[in-house]
Amino acid sequence: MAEHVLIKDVGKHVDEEVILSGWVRNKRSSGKIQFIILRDGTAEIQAVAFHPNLTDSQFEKCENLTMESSVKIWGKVKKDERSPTGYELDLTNIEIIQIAAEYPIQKKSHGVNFLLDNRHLWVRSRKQHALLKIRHTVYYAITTYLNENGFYRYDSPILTPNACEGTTTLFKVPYFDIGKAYLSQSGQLYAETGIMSLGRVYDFGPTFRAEKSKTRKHLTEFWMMDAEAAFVKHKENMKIQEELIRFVIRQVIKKNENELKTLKRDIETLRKADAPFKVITHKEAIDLLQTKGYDIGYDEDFGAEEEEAITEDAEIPVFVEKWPKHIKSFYMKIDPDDKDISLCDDLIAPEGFGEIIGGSEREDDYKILKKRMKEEELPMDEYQWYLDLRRYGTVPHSGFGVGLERLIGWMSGVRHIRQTIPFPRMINRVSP
RNA sequence: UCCACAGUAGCUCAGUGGUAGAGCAGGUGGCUGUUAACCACUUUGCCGGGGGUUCGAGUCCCUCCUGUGGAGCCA
Repeated sequence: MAEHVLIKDVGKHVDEEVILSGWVRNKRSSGKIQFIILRDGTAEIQAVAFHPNLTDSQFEKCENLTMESSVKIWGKVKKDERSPTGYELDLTNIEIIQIAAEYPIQKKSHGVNFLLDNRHLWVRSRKQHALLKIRHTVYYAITTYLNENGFYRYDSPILTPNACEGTTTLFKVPYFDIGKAYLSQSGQLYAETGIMSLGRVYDFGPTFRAEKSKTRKHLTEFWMMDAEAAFVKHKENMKIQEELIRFVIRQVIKKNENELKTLKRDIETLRKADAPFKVITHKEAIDLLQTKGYDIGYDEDFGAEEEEAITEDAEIPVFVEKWPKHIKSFYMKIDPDDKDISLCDDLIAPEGFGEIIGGSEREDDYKILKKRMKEEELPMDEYQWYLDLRRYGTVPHSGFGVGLERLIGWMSGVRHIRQTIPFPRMINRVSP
């Protein structure tokens, strides 16, 4: 008898007796026969309890099962064409670990707020389970790609003395005698310090924005990967971003076929995105929007609708590069060929999933950077360490930040990113 | 912060100014192949809070609260 078999592996044990452990997803009964849907985190299987083959006590235990009860089940694996998974278990014995109390999440549809209130239980549902597996794959794929391409993990601090880009969107926390600290809204500036030691680095951690955003693309706590590389310039930076994202797409298709099916995500749509990305300049993007009838000028940022319009006809992601410097950050390098342009890029996912990467070549000239920081009225004392990087052996370098949840949202075809993280934090929700 | 919409049973919702409803869940019983199983019976209410109009308000008005969708900002 094979003990502690995972449901995903039952195919290796056809006509053998196995022991499975898991939770009861659902139960149906018809007099002398009961159907128990068992899940164990790896997959699901239907266990069939047929009264004439069991003792009264065993059958009664099956009758008493409630949704989400935890059990250990003995049975023989059978191939069965009637089963959606191809296999069934002929139950021979059952041990109840716990009869679950009345489970709040039902087989019928629920409202968003109720599900979020029960997020600690909602994660067990099929779709959420699939999304969490895809999240794992995306996370793992990003770090695998970086590890295989010479990037060292170099973690940025979460408690920071001040903002990367202004203080209005920072969460403030009390901090001993110093008075206050802030939760990081980006690890990028710290990542830049790492490349002067390690050449190529990345951080990957939670970041925080106290912005009162209330859209399907925003969380107040989200995960971001910041990669930074010495001696890499603007065009090569975009190439790294493209290779990374295409690697992620391939990994998700390879490892999460079942999950994509559960989510009704069309795999072909994803496969088509694994192709050379389109590159347009900000100016070309504005031209495109103007021909589509949008009232937008060359010195403006896009709104949500415009961002979607840029990729609405595209099956592959679009890089929008070389933005006017005044709508982009101070640390971005000015284009040597055009003093009003920053050497930066936004990567916009197709199908309206929005911006998933922001990247740029960084300003490596001490004087230019200092001048720009003064223009932005940044507290120079706090940023002296950042300026120091341009005094002690400055080099051309570039980097980018990937928004994990948005990338997962695109991969899985889920419009609202609150489902792509185990416990979403939003403007009016910090629990459970 | 702004705009729009919503709040009625555990959940999802219906409810024309005149007795508070359905489906699901829960409970009891039935059924040897169910796939959100089905069939019969059955328990469950501060109609978000406060104020007003009215003989009478779940329904109309004001206000507050909570949530949802979107905008702005961004990843």
